[in-house]
Amino acid sequence: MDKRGVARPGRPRSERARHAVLEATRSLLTDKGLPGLTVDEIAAHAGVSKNTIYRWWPNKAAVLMDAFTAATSIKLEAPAEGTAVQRFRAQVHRVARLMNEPEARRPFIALVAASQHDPELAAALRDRFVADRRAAAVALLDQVARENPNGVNFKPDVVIDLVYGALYYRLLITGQHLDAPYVDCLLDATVGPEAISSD
Amino acid sequence: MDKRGVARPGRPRSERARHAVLEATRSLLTDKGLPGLTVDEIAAHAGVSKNTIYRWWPNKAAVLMDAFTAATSIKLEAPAEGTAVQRFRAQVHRVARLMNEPEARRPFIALVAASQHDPELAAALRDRFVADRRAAAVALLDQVARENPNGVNFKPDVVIDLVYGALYYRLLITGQHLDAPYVDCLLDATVGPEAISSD
Amino acid sequence: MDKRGVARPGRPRSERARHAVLEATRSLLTDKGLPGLTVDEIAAHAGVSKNTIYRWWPNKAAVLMDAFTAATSIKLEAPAEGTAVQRFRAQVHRVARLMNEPEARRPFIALVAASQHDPELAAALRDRFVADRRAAAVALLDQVARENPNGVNFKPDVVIDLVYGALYYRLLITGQHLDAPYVDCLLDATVGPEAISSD
Amino acid sequence: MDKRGVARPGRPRSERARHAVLEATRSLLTDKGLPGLTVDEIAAHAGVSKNTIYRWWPNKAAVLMDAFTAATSIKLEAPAEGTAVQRFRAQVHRVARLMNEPEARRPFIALVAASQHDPELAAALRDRFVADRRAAAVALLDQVARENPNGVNFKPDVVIDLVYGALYYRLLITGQHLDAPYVDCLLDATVGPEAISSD
DNA sequence: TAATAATCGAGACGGTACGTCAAGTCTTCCG
DNA sequence: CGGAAGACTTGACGTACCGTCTCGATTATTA
Repeated sequence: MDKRGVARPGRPRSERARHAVLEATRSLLTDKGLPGLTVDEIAAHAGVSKNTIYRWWPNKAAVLMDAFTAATSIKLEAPAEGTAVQRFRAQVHRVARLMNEPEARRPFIALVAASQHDPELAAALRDRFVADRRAAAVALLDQVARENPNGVNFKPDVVIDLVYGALYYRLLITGQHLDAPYVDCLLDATVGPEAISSD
Repeated sequence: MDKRGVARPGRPRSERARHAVLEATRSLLTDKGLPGLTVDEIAAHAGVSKNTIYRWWPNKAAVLMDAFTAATSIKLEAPAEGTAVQRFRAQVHRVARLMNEPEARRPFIALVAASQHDPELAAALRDRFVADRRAAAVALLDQVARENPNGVNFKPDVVIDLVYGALYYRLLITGQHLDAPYVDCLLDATVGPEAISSD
Repeated sequence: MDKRGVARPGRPRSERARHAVLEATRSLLTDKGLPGLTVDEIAAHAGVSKNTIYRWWPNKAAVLMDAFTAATSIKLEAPAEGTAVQRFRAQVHRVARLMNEPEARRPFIALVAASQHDPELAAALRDRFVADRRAAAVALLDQVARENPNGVNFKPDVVIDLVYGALYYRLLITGQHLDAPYVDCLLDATVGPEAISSD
Repeated sequence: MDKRGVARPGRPRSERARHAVLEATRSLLTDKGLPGLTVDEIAAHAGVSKNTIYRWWPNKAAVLMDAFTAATSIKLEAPAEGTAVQRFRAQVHRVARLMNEPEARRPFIALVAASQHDPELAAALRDRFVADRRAAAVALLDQVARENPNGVNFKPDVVIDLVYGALYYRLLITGQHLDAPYVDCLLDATVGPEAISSD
């Protein structure tokens, strides 16, 4: 299953190089944005050869993808406390807060932009970033429905589209800030105003 | 007020060239998508020199912007009949239907992508495409509030973010189709299930 | 013979425009050299439309040609005093002195350069600048031969090629200055050291 | 001292590419002349990317320079037999004969033309083509003076200017052919009629 | 202790598009 | 009709970035 399970001959992959590439990508993206993010510069900045980059990633977008997920995966663990609704709200708040940090917002925006003309990247973005959170959210909202004896007046999938849609709308179209009160408004309008806005 | 009001000296701008460029842009975009849309090819396809393109548009994205707005402005006139809610719903349906046509969907997606690293283009996209519809929607939803004696339980701006956000979410993130029943779901979940889904 | 002999209908050619073009050409050439000499700039600098330039000159080189001859024709009248040898020497000195003035040297060099890939210009340069002086020189050197009872040990054509060749050699290849003592050396080595170097 | 002495890191320069560029340049120049010599066509003709050309040469003229010297350096070795005067005459004849071959004449003329508005190229032309022959010629003519007990009536530098000047005069101004009898006339008129015209 | 094998940095390469520039032509209106 | 203004086609320019390639040098496993 794991390539490294069996010891292979030859020089092993340099972990230093892998890390330096992702770090350089993140740093360059934060500094110059997507148009100033060239593979040559990533390589130079990371003290790595371009060859090494293309040996491990199929193209620039894949590097960007890895750099993004490496940086964000830690920060988006599912919230563990409270009612199902509270945990859903907390999850949305976490995503919003993450997207306010330039270090995550910039690469995410860049990824969405790049994925518009790169189906593989689009799939990767969905599978590795969107899907997890969506699955968790669906589970939470289903639980809400189960817990509520006389049912709820929302469909989980629709609610998720609405709430995250609004978030991404601000991110991609209007470029506005995602502050907590605004996120609460969105949640109040969709899952009801009962919960506490705290994380 | 109007530039053409005063006769300016010199040869006038060729309307043929302007139109051919926009038409070629639209056609090439539909055929090959954004990555296959080069200025050289637009020029060749339009029977126009590259020079002429750069004389009137600062870059490729600006051409695309014009091509898009020229093609869509006609199709998105505000609906005139029905109650305020019905008209709002009709408007959303129109946008959704427009975004299902590849001829509009493709350039729009390309524009959103390009605007992520082009502030001027982003501003233009907001001003020339988003703003109009948003203003109209706000007006309609305000009217709904006024017409309803005991108030409504939604804020216009939030509703608009939610509904259009969900639309763009599907467009940009999941790539899913925007069918009428889905749009109705979104509207039912935000402005209430009272209205007829027809245009 | 002369176009202006018969009165033609319509507005007559603007002498102001013609003069301004030649003047602008000369001035721009002196300031920026040949690469910085564009028709657009000549037109702008002369307050004349490009159209007007192309109405009266077939191409840029022709304008340059006119600008050059207009500026130099006056300064190269054949010398009238002294023996034939003295007058030949004086003529050579005059050409050398002219070619030391940047205002004549620069356009001349530019013309020779341009004429290397423009046969018409090359012909014009020969006919309108070189030929006159050459004919005069041949006449003078023939006269020297006639005046000298026991003949001379040079062929006029060869001498002219040698002397003017050396001048142009410095002009075009080494870029050196053409001072009077040097010119005297050339003349001494070809037509003998008898004459006075003064003009 | 030699760049190739120390092995430098990275992929070594492709000798194939270098050679193909020079060959294509020479061939295109012979076919179409200087105005028809574009970098794009050189690249296409040589099966090389434009990028590679600009990596190694600052501009088109520099390529031409290399193509010219590569093609001519072999043909202009200093003559080894005969008296100093004979060897000088032989050298001049060789240059004249070379300049009669279109393959050398054309690029040389083009280079002189281009060097008129490109000081670096002018310097290169002097250093890499003119200087060698001039130094050799000065040495030979000095030797003539030393060998001749009662001195000679010419200054080496002046003689070289005269003879080569006349050659280039025909090349650049009158465009005439450089046949051997003519060259002998020039030599007879400057270093005396004693020698054999053979190479 | 080699031989083998895959990695690494460096950097040249072919390809493709970019945005710019100048030449020379064409089209409008004004004197 | 001549002239100013300026838009137009053509075609080359030089630059930038992508993703591939070829070196010599390095670092592991295998014989």
